[in-house]
Amino acid sequence: MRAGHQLHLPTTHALEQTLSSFAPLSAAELVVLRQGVSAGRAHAAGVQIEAAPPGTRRAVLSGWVGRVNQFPDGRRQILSLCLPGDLLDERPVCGLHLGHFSLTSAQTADVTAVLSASKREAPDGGLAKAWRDVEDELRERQARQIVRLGRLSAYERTASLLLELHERQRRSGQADATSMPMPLTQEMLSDILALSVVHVNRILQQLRHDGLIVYRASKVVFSDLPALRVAAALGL
Amino acid sequence: MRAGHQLHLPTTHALEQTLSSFAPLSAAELVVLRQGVSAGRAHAAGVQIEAAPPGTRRAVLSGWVGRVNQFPDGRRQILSLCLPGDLLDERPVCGLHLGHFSLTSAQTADVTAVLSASKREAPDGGLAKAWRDVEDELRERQARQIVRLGRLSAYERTASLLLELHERQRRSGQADATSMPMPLTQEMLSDILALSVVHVNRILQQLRHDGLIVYRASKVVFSDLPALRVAAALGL
DNA sequence: CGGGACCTTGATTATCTTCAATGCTAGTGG
DNA sequence: CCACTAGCATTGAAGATAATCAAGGTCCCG
Repeated sequence: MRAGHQLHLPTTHALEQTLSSFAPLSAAELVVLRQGVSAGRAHAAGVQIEAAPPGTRRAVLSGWVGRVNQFPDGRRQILSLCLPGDLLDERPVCGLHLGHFSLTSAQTADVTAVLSASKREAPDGGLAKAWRDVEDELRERQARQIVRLGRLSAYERTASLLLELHERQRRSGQADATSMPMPLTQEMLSDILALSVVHVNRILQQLRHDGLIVYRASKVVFSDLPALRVAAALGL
Repeated sequence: MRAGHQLHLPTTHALEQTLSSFAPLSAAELVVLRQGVSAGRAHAAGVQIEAAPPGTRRAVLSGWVGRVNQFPDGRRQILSLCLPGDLLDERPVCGLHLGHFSLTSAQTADVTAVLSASKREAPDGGLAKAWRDVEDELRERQARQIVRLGRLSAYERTASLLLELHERQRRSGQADATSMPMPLTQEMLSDILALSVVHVNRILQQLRHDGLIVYRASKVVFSDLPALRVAAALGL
């Protein structure tokens, strides 16, 4: 499917799932949500997602999207991951070349209308609360990422990221209690964790060897979740 | 002065300076600001600033405050610095033991009232815009910090932090074009930059030796600002 | 003049990166 | 069905970067 291809029937399922995990949505709100999510777009994997006009807000409907900083000399840092239900933060940051990239094939949609409508018409409703919580989670994740990169060892960093991804995928109904899909390549992981690809590979081996995870075929099985939590150093 | 000592005449000068650097404030707005900033508190250096009740917003009037994550095993990360004019972000982050510490002697004040009043009564006024810009800067700095810790070398990290601090102190009128106060100890710097104290010391020596800065007596003089900007890798 | 906080230094070790190959696997076209 | 390819994963060796350990040194303040 071509990048940026217009979708006439955007899949809002994962989005609904995530939002309602924060606050229960009424049937009326679900209708509002489905109707308000317009102009869904499909993006092939590994493609830049061009910026939307300022003032518009977009959400990820399916697939994984990365907020990426690219250096002129080739270095690269993924600042955050956007999973289904997350809002993209497209505001520029002075001094950084930021952009959004689809890490898997993905769908995004303009949610400007639903967002402002739910804020205006029912500021205390479940939908409005859910959006606020989504933003709040974003802020929290950013804080955790600073600590992760700053003070955790490669091993701890990797463990804590895996736990965060599990948590988030559980929320959106993609993961069960002890396993989750893992669509990221080791290179993508290295760009998130700020490690070299080679080192990521070795850390993953170590996690496997220590009996904490099984990592095969784009899937992670958590063999010893309590031990992994200890290894992560961050409570999460 | 005792930590938490009540101030009856909070010094709003630096706060005004910072806010008006974002948007010009009318005389009326200045009055609102000065009257609305109530219950200023003085904190001795190196003291924890107890959390305010949820829902209240506080700003730094003078001095430097750090948002600190403390690990059980002694590791520590300063997530962000709050300089005069900055708002404290006291919302908890799941998995992190966060707190605010005065890095120098400092004054903080409850600005809940002014903040909500300026939002409610004059959402398009200079004061409201200034507060929004303050929040926006906060978000931008957090993004830059992730890239800094993730992909910059110790040398680049240090250079870029110094530049950011210069920029910010210029804004609040504390620094001139080529120098600034530098109240942080090397240990505090190490907690921000996620380096060991010893290494911070060596990097600073290197920056001095390379003729980029002069660092003495709690003051940094920028001898070659263009070269420092190159060394910082981040444009800022 | 003593003490404490901060800065500086050298030596050693740990962590992580880089470089350069090699292996694996899924998809493609003959 | 079988090469062939391309992207991804893995391995070993060597080197860079930063941490740790253990002393001193400096400066300020009482």
